[in-house]
Amino acid sequence: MFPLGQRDERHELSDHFLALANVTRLRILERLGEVGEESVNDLAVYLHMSQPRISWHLRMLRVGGVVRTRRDGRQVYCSLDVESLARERARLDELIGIKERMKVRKEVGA
Amino acid sequence: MFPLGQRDERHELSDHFLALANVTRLRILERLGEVGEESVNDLAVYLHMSQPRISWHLRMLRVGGVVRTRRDGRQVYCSLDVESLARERARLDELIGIKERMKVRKEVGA
DNA sequence: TTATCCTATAAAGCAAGCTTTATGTTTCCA
DNA sequence: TGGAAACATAAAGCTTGCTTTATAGGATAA
Repeated sequence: MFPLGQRDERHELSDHFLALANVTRLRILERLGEVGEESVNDLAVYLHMSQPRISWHLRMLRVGGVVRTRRDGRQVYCSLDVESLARERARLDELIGIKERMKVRKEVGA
Repeated sequence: MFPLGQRDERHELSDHFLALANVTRLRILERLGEVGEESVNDLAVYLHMSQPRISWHLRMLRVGGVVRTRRDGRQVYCSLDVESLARERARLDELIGIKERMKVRKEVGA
């Protein structure tokens, strides 16, 4: 009945933006933007928050395609998933971009 | 102690992304992208949802700086707030963009 | 293997988002 | 001026997000 995947597309997109919709998580992203990569515990220390709390937010960020993690020994290092961020951003553009395209068409005169 | 406004900056940013973090609201945005502008009731009819429900989501979208509304007679017409969308996007870039800048510096050889 | 460090997950409780039903407000028309 | 149309807001209830406390899993070192 529907072009397959539209429903899940929107769910993934909303999950992505939900990951960005929290001050604590934005602070994590800001930190990762500064240092590039940091372990879970160091993040917790830096933000003065409990480790389970940070882990919980990191899960939201991972599910939302904002952060990726890499294991090295006992530590888990986190960094921004830049490619995924760009991909989700493009998805939103495609979702709402039709009006923009019409604007451009008008300007171009097509 | 802190550069004034950092706290509220992040709150506004999280409110913005919260506005995008819902399937119903994404469907509203998709519709507005197609038709450019539409009244509240027409949106409700199109999405097969109650009017208060749509009004509630539109409030989230307005607060988040995603949609703006214009009154014409009894109808309220909604459209995408493209400028605000771009502004919030730039804010996120600034928040997490430092790593990117370092990347560029490396490439440039600075 | 045992002990320890680092991280993830579970359970319980509180806070916030979301939906429905009902009602208030504004604008237009008869 | 009364009434209907379009939209917003309020209250109640349900769902989901979030935090804390406790515990389990995985990797290293002794």
